[in-house]
Amino acid sequence: MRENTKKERFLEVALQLIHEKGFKATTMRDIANALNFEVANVYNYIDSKQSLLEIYLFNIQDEFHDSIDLVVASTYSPKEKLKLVISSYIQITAKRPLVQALIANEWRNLKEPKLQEFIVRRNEYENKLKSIVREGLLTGVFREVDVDITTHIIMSSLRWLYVKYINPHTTVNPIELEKQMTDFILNAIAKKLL
Amino acid sequence: MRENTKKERFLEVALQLIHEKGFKATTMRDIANALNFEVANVYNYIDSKQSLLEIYLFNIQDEFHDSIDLVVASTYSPKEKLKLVISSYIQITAKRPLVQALIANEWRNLKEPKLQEFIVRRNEYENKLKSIVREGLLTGVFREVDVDITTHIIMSSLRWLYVKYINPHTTVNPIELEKQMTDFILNAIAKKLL
DNA sequence: GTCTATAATTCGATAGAC
DNA sequence: GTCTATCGAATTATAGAC
Repeated sequence: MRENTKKERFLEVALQLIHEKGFKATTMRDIANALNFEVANVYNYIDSKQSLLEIYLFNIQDEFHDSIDLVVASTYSPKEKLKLVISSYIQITAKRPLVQALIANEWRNLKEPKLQEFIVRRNEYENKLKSIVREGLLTGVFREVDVDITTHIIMSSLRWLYVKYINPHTTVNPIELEKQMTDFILNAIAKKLL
Repeated sequence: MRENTKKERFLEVALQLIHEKGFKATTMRDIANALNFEVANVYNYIDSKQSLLEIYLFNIQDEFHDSIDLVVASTYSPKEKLKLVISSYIQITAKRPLVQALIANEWRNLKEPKLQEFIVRRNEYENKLKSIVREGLLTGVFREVDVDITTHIIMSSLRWLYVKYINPHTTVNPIELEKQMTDFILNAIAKKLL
């Protein structure tokens, strides 16, 4: 069990550095130094600096898609679907906050054709979320909001959650975070039941 | 009237490039090319590449602070204050979406001590917003939300608005955007009046 | 303000021995 | 898998003529 642990350690150290200094500002020498070996050895683990970024970004993107696909394909109500998406988004963020930071901050450093691929996939995710919001509108459980703007706001709120998991000054209660997040968004768009 | 137009043009062209390619990836040669002159001439307009980034970021940060300071110091109710902050934030974003993109994506490229200065100022802004949320809690007009998390969500929602103004595929109605944004946030945290 | 020329440094990546 | 050595390219910034 747990093969490749040396490569995994390599990837974790590199990830931490890239998060701290930025992708462009992090040199192969920086990574080698942090691992106590010479620059040339970096290429025992990866083909190029670009491939490093691609590994992080596309892996987590796949994870996000897998989770929202399950929700969309379910028979839950729009409100429940939205809750589930928020919940799974937070769980992935909690598990990989540093990669989530890369998604937010470093995706521009991808090069074509990977850059285009990333953008397309990201738009697909947003469209899936939009379909849930739209469904909530059609069934009358959501207020009459603008689908594009509202989805954009929800995505923006979620995207920055990783900060709460990284910041050493704040201790996060994941349960409470999910509650606050869910309450915020559902109060924002769901009709009140009275 | 309108002096320094040549320097202003320089700053606008550089800003567009930095937005498209990222700060690190944009070279002085790129900027010179876009302006149809040689690299050395870039230094007629600015002292260094670092100073370029500082100009954009600190100018708009000042603008944000000036606007929220006026709101906080007013005698408006917490709910009205929050509306005013959202409104002024959107107005600044509408006026300078590309700089706002830099605030979101490129601030890490500042170097010390400017980096620290930027972070401190940014935290100050968030604290001012927090004080409004807290005031709304104390006076009982807001739901019993967690101040830190809620403020963070509001900040996150606002921070990504610039995308709506940059994206060539979407046409923004600023009035409608402000309405959707205000409705979203106030529904999310304000108690219902019935 | 514009140019040519170049200094000084840094970086990604490879070759080849052990 | 680790090292030394090095290549080739790119980059910021300056010097100095026009």
